[in-house]
Order: sequence, then structure tokens, then C-alpha cells
Amino acid sequence: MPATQSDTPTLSAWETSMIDVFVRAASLIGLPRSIGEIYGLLFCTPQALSFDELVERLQISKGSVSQGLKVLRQLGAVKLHYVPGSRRDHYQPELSMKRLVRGFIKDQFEPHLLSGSQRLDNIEALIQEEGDEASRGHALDRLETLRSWQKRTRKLMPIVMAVLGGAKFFDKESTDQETII
Amino acid sequence: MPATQSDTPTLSAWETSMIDVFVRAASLIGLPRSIGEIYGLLFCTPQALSFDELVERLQISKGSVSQGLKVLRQLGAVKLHYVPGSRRDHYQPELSMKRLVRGFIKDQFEPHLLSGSQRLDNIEALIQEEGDEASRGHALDRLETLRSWQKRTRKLMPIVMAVLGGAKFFDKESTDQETII
DNA sequence: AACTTTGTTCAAAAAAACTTGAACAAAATG
DNA sequence: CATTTTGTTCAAGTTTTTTTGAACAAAGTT
Repeated sequence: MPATQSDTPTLSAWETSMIDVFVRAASLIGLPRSIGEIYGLLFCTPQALSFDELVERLQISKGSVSQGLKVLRQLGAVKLHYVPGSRRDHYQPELSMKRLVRGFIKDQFEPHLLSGSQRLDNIEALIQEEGDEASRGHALDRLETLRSWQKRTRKLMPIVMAVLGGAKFFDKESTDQETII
Repeated sequence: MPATQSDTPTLSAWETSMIDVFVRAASLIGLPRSIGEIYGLLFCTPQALSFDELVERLQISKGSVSQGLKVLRQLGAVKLHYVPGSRRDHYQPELSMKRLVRGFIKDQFEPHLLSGSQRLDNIEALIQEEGDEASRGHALDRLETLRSWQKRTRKLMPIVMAVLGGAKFFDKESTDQETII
């Protein structure tokens, strides 16, 4: 009864727990469990890992790993690492929090903000076609609220990045703010 | 063939579009569509709306409205508004971005951060039980990275709140000023 | 060129999240 | 106290998201 040699590429207890942390974090920002697992294992491991090693150690399908790495690359959350003498791609985790956050914002957040501006303009047009005078006033009022939220969100992003970058930050371009931190 | 009087409590074009904005926003932060719809309609409407009006105008089930309002109350995203002569609860949307964001952070974010600290301590214990000396070093190293991310995230929150509050600089934990919008 | 290695794609299966509606509880009303 | 009004709960149904795995493409080897 000879086991085929690669018996249990099992994860150690601490690796499992740490991966679990990333699975939760992924879910918190709306990414599937498999992506948390992949990044988590890379994060735990000293060397760069290949596609196959991810499949084997995590025991998930090639499809999931392929998809997952694609998203992680897009987010800039993993980096390709050339390994001499191997044809396979090897991956390492991005460890800079600033870059991770920027990747996420750029990829998942900003697009929504932008398309948002578009939409608000369309809504304004629709409101103008509204019959009732009084209700038009209220509608435009709320639309302005929404626009102000957008503007503030946009203003916030560079501040977040600056704080993560450890910079002593002050808000240029803004008229109404003093130094922050 | 007399229609029962309440034919089409239909939404106007601009309302539909604006609600759509909130549905997308909800989904972006991991909340179900129905919650976006409910908040969105409240946001569009000048008067406070009752439970039943939400059900009828949005054409969604009582169950969804009940669940949705529960979450929105928990987040502090809607406020009960007393209407004289009516037994029903009436709801109005919270319009302060600062309070909305704070509610979200308090309810959905901080808990994870906290339980996170717990978990990291457990992981540290597990790492200590690890046999291999060299790998223990790397593991502890990564654990520290994780801790530093946590710390930075916690530091960020009050700054975000301060910026949203229009405050001039960093936190005092009770920069709880009344703010317009 | 045939074969192997490496990784992607995508339709179908599985799992997770959301919604519904009927049964239920709580409180006001007659 | 029986009835109506108002809203909640939760099991079952529906929809959406995620995962799987087999077929496929691209490129390297022999």
C-alpha cells in the first residue's frame, strides 16, 4: 500500500489560521474565499510559489487558482518572481500596505466613483423633465447632497494614501482645510 | 373592471435612477440590493415613509423591508420619525455622510479589526509550537507585518472621520460636532 | 512535427446570499 | 376579550456568486 509519495501537502496550524485571516479580509472587501487563500498562502511562505504548488497545498482547482491569480495581479497584490531554471511562473505577495490599498482603490473603487458622476448628470436631466415644481426642488437638493458626498470621497482618497505612505501630509489645492496630522 | 384604486405606485424615472445609484453603492459595500432600494427611496422622498409605503412603492416583500430597515437602523442610516396621528413607524434617511460612514465603520469594520487582534495572538502561540527554527523566524516576521497593518488601519479611521467632519486635524475621539450634510 | 508542460477558459455543479410569504407576536382598538 | 393593525421571524424558494474540471491554447522539448 504505497502512498504515491505526495501524501499530505497539508498546511500547518499557524498557516491555516493565518490564511483564515486573509479569507476573512477578502470577504470583507468582497473578494471570494479562494483569493484570500491564495494571497494568504503566499503571505505565509518564504519562497515564491508556483501555480501548481498553490493548487496542491490549498487543494483547490486549477480554475480557481488561475482566476484568483488573475485578480490578484490586476490588483497588484501579487508579483511575478522569476525563478532560474523553472519554466513556471512563481508568485510573491505584495507586502506594502500602501500599494495594496492603492491597487484596491484604483481597481474596485474609483471606477464606481467615476461612472457615478456620469449617472448623476443623467439624473439631473431626468429631474428637469419632472412636472411638479416643488418636488423638483427637493430632488435637485438631494442630488447636490449626493454630489457633495462624491466630492468628499474623492478628496479622502489621497489623504488615505498619504497617511499610509507615512507622509507628513497637508492638503494642497483645498481652500478650506488646514494641515492634517 | 375597477382597479382597486392604488393602481401603480410607480417610481418616477429620476427616482428609479437615483435608487439605482444606492443599490450600486450598497453592493459596493456588501449590502443587499433591497437595502439600497430602501435607503434610496427614503433619500428621494421629502416626507418620512412608513413600512407599508416602502413595501408598496418598491414592490418588495414585507420580509425584505423588515430585514432591511433593521440593518439600516443598526447602521444608523435611517432615523425613526414620529408622525402624529399615525401608529406606524415612519423613517427618514440619515443625511450626514460622517454619521453614515461612522455607522458603517463601527458596525461592519471595527468588529473585524478587533477580533483580528485576538486571532493574531492565537497565531503567535501556534507559531511558537512550530518545530523548525528558521521558518519560525519568517512566520513571526510576517505576523509583525500583519500587526503593523492593523495598527495603521486603526490609526486611519479617526483621520477619515476628522476629514469627513470637516475638522482641521487629528482625532480626539469625540469630534462629534453637528455637521451640515 | 509529435509530445509535454504550463496555464486559461467556460459551461455546468455547488455553495452562498437574498427574497418571499405565511405564520406568528405585540400592541392598540372597539 | 376579540379584533385589527403593525411589524418580525424563519423555512423554503430564487437568484447570484463561486468553484470545479475537462477541453483548449500557447509555448517549450525532444
